[in-house]
Amino acid sequence: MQSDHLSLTFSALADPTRRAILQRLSQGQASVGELTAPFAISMPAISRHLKVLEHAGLVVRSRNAQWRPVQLNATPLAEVVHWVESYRRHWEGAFERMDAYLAELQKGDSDAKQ
Amino acid sequence: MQSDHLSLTFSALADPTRRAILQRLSQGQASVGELTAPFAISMPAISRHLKVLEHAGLVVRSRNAQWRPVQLNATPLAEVVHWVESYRRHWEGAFERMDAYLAELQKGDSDAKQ
DNA sequence: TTGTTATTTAACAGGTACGTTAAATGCAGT
DNA sequence: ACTGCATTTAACGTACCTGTTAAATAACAA
Repeated sequence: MQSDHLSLTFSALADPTRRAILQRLSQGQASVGELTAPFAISMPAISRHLKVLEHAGLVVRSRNAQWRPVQLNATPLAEVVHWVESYRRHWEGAFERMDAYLAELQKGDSDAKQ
Repeated sequence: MQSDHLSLTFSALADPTRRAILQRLSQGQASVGELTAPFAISMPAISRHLKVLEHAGLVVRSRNAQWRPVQLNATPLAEVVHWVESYRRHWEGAFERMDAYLAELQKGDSDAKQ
C-alpha cells in the first residue's frame, strides 16, 4: 500500500464497491449492515472496504450502541480535484482539437457532396 | 484488474511513479529511455507502467525508428473530475463547518482575554 | 549479415488486495 | 451471567502488482 496521501486516496477510489459505498454515504450516514445489504458480498468484506476508506480519510466512524455508523468525509477529494485540475488545459486542448477535426471532416463531407 | 473505466483510471493514478510520468509528459512527449532516466527503477518497470497508463487511455504511443514516443492523453481525467465534482458540496460544506468552528474558537479566545 | 540501440517480453520473487467462512469482540436486554 | 445482535478479526486461498535480471524483438547502420 502507498503511504503518500494522494496515492492512498486514488487507490481507495479505484474500487467500484468503495465508490458505491461513498455514493450511498453522500445521502447520509449508515451502519455497516445497511452498507452491506445492496451488495452480493459478505459483511467482513465490506468491513475491510470501510477500513480502506477510513485509512484514506474518506469516511469517519463513531459508535452508537452496537452500531458503528459510517459517515462520508469528502475533504480528501478536494486534493484530488486540485491534482486533476492541473491537467485541465490538456484535456480541453484535446477536445478542441477533436472538435476542429470533426468540423474539418464535416466540411470535407459537404465539399464532396457539392 | 478492474474493467470499468473509472476504476482503471483511478488505479492507474494510484501510483506515484505513474503520476510523475504524466507530469513529465505534460511538458511534451518523451521516449521510454527519457522517462526512465529520472527514476531509480529499471526500464522494464517503466515499460510496464506505461502499459498500465496506455491501458487506462492516459497515454498514447507511436513509433519513430527504434523509439516508441509516449504522449499524454488527459481526456480520461475529464471523467475523473466529473465524478469527483459530484461530491464538491460535501467537502465545501465540511470546510465551511471547519471555518465556523475556528471562528467560534477565536471568538471564545478574545472573550476570555477581555 | 552483423552489430548497435531502444524497447518489450519472459520468468521469477515478495508483497498486497479482495473474497470467503469461522471465531472473537463489544454492547444491550433479561 | 446469559443471550442476541452488529461488527471486527483471524486464517486462508487466489489473483494481481511491482520490481528484478536475462532473453527476445524491432529498427537502423555499416
